[in-house]
Amino acid sequence: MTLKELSDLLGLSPTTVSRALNGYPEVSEATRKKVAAAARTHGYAPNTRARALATGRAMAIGHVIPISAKHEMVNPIFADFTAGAGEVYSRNGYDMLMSVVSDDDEEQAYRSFATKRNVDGLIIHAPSLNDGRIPFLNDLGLPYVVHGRSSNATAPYAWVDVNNTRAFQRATELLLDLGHQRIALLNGLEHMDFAARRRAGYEAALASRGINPDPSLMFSGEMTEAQGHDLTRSLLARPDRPTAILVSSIIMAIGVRRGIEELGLTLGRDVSLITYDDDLSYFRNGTDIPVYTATRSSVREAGRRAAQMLIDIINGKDSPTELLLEAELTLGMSTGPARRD
Amino acid sequence: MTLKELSDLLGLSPTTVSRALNGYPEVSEATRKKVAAAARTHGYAPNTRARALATGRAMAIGHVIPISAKHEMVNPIFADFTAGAGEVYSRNGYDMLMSVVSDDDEEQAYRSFATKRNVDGLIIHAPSLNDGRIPFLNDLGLPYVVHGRSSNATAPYAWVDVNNTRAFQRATELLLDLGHQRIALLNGLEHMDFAARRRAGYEAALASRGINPDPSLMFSGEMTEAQGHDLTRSLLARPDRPTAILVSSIIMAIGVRRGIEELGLTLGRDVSLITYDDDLSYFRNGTDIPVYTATRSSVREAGRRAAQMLIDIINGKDSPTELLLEAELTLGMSTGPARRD
DNA sequence: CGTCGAATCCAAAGCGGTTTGAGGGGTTAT
DNA sequence: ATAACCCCTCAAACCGCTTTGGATTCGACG
Repeated sequence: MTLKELSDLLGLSPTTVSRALNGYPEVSEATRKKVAAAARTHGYAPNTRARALATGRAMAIGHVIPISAKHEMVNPIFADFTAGAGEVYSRNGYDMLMSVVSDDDEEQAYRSFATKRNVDGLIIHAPSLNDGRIPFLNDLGLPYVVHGRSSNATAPYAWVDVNNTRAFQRATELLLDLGHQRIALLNGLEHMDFAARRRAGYEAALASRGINPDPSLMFSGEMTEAQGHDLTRSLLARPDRPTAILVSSIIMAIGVRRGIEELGLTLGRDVSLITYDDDLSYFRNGTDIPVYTATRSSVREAGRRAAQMLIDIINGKDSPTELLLEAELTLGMSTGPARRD
Repeated sequence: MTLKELSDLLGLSPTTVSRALNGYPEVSEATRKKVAAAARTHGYAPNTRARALATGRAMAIGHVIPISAKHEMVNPIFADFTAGAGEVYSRNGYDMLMSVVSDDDEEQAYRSFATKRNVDGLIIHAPSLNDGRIPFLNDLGLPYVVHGRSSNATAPYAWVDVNNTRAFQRATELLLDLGHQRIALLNGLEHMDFAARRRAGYEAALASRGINPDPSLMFSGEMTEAQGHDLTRSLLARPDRPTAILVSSIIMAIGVRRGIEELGLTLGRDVSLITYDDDLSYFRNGTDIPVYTATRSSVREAGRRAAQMLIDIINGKDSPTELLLEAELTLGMSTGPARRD
């Protein structure tokens, strides 16, 4: 069913039918009703491609999902972020176009979005401290929103981020208040902006209590369960082992727990743990009492906010283009006072 | 840069340029080279929308991601499946269009894909035993591939699935061989096809050893960490507690482990556990020795296969439209012989 | 009764490609 | 020299929609 067929059926011109359906004022309310009814009964909806061609707007947002070439790993928060963003897109009539590429040719993917003109905007993930995509996209001239920030970027850009520094500072302070002095940090890759900020928060909290951060207690790497486990095992095997561990991802925290328990120790009593919690839908941190004490911020909500910001930008609204979400610190069963040796 | 601009630049007609770029034989090799070079240096790529309109092919595949309305939960395997499918799409020049909808109006989403003609095919997930989407999509006339099967479907359809029955039968047999008699099953929602098949496999194995399945050991529900934990706690509190647990998801298995250890028991010694493992990239089951004994099948590979099958169907190749993958049973550290009481 | 304006509706020109059907130029056979 | 033929190339139509710039109708007003 095309517009022309529908208009023939109604004895109207395509113009009128198009206007009726798109809510233009030049058409009488009576015809509008008639047209709308006919469209519904005949199951007519405008062909997206034709409409996009005519309007110059693709009504689609692009997401590039880079796959770490070496580890073949998908970022686990991606599903939830996507779900949040997707909600907002649907509500606003946008499609979500996803491009899965190995992280070497990510730029190529953006360029291709731009030249093929099949999206109106982009969301980019996981920025590094000095992310080359920002100047690149500024040149490209396609609106975009960054999920996260890039501290060393010079050009302005729109972003939605969590206050990672504050979150880790507060978490560290809580551990210090509980009497912990040797606190390990199992962080993500620190060339990533979020990880660098988390470390800064951790160090700031230590510094404010006059404690020098001990490099041998700080780790930066892929946030996998296995990493969490292995690092914990080696940390706890040391004579000067830490009494508390600060972890950047709940998945890693699961590995930490396994490591602790393999040694016959008890989480929250022998060793304390605070983790960052993205509030992933398939891995909720307990139902009533949280399993882990955590700094939590919903990545799905971040997805919603980023999507809305991008749509606003595309539509030329001049709403704010920077949004800093705060994480909440929730007490769970993985923390307790430091024990005297 | 449009085709016309490029052709003006080259002093050729749009026709010739288009043919040159699309590999038609009517154009000389010399011009083809020249055109290709110019396209590259000027960064020209055909506008997807215009091309789609002209050819009648969208060069895009639709995925509908239903969000469980009550639990706001995204299927955790979705990210990895998507990553696998996306690889194949990129390689074949297809885009991936994702539509996130509440699971009530999923049909509406398919219908909208069909009438708006912005995809050439669909992949559908998580079929139930008698999935209404299959007859619906057969009517709709848009090619599709099902990830999973729908046992009670009458009409034919293309699918990629894992042999869930065999996987759970073998897992149960292994536990029986280890001397376990009381084996609990923590399954997914059994109106879902995969869960029904897993249960059938479990029951078949018990039956072949003359054991009557005990309904009080069988559970069907959302496969969350919390569920795994809570069910394990209540199972192990019983006087006639099971000595082994069969679990449908590695995420749930993590909860089971937590429950076991909270009771001061040891996994693999006091209680055995076998889990289904989708080989999720962000939750690999151990590095060298698997943490959990598991029936494993890569959902990412399933994504690749399903995508390839769909593309073949769209292109009218008559390759097979049914694919049953086998899961491998890998021995990890969560199983051991049943202990005499 | 003629004129004006508002209210409707329409024809036609794009949007940026692909594709059909035909034409132009250069070789070779007659 | 002409015809026959092969290569290349092109003009124009078309895909399905939006949108500009009229055209038409009708009631109101002077």
